[in-house]
Amino acid sequence: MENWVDRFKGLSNLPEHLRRYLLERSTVIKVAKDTMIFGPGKSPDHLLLMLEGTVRVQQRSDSGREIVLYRVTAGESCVMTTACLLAHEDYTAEGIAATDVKAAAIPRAVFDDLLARSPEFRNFVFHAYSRRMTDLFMIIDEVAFKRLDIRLAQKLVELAGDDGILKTTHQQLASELGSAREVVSRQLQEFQRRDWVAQSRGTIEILDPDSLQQLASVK
Amino acid sequence: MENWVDRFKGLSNLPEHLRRYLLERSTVIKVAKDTMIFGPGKSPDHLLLMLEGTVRVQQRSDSGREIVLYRVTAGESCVMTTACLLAHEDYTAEGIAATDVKAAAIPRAVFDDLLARSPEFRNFVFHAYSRRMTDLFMIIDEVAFKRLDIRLAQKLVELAGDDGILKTTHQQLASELGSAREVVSRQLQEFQRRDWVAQSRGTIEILDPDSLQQLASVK
DNA sequence: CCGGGTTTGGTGACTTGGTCACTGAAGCCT
DNA sequence: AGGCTTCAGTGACCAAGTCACCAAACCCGG
Repeated sequence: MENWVDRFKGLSNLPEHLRRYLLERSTVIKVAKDTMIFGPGKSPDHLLLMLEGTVRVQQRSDSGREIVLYRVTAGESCVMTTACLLAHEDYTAEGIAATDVKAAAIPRAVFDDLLARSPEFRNFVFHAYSRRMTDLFMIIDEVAFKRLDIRLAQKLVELAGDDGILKTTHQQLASELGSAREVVSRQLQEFQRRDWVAQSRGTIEILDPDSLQQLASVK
Repeated sequence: MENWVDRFKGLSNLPEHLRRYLLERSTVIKVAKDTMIFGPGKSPDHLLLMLEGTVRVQQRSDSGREIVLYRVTAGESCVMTTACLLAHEDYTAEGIAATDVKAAAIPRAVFDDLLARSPEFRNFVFHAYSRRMTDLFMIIDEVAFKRLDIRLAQKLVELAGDDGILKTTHQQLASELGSAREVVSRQLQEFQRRDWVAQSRGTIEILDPDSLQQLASVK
């Protein structure tokens, strides 16, 4: 097992003996794409530190609609789940592997132990919390106050590969934004009419990233 | 100074010496109604444990609109601020005393020290986090997916005193919900037309709590 | 390679919610 | 009593979500 601890900025200044402890007491797990990692009725008793891949954390509403809250990528931790799950059962967020995932799983007891023993680890944990909180505040701000065309432009820019191509359906984009498929379709047609994007079934190609970027950065 | 530690459920099982430590190293502060306790550019370096009163935590958008995220009441802690402020400066939530407030202020160093020394304290902190996270998830769900008439009915029931009377303006209600004043006004008129509420300048009286409650509990 | 089923996207009519500009009424202060 | 400020009401309009339905693109077994 290689030494993955160094991949985490916040953990690299842990004292040597704790880094060894962390390595010894954790296991590296692999999870296939689209697996639900945690969710209502499925509470993890491990803290996950992501080594490869991405976990998508989303909220599913009673009405069947969804919204993506944030993504946990390589080098980050699923630290929020530790708090969420220890207390309230009635929460509705779920974490799904957006790609194949490799992660280090730290048992709850080791997590607690490290919190006690290392100020550096505490700092790491609270920074991770902070990061997620900020994400949630931003989501609330956007959902409550921002125009959909702007949010859609942001998402397109954010999700597009370097080639400017997205492999995604309108329905998936709607779920990202917490909106409805029809609304996204109509908005994409408008972008298409302006020659900002080209569409075909299941793919969107960005033709004019500058215009999209400009719309995306409207406050 | 009286022993306020026992008022916090999660702290009551702290070992005696740590409870004394907590009491000795914290100061009880008083804050007048409408004071901003934390916010953009005003990061507290203390953890606040609320003894009396309520703090309203809200998000202000660039566009001038607002939404209330949650309230911290007596017996609870402002623990989220500890994480929020340690890392990202660019967050936009602010905490305002909704009433006159009395609180115990714990310096960051003592907070960190207690985290290291007490599993009970760690538990207290993470439960508090969990509580807030759940609140934020609920806000997102409601803003993104719930009808405004339902959310307004919920707020009216929630904010009304035992006498069924609210002293609040339409603008304040709109800020609670992250909506616009005109929209709230129209909805309240509809409630009034159905004889569910009576209004006069600055006050709303609930006439038919059952009907409101029923609407509020629609999923 | 054909044909039926499934997935994805398009459309129109309608409802709900937000915006803008403006009006008037209620309280407040000398 | 008169003037100012805050609060609420209104209509026109736009943006977004909902509903019902259709059509094209893809998939897959035969």
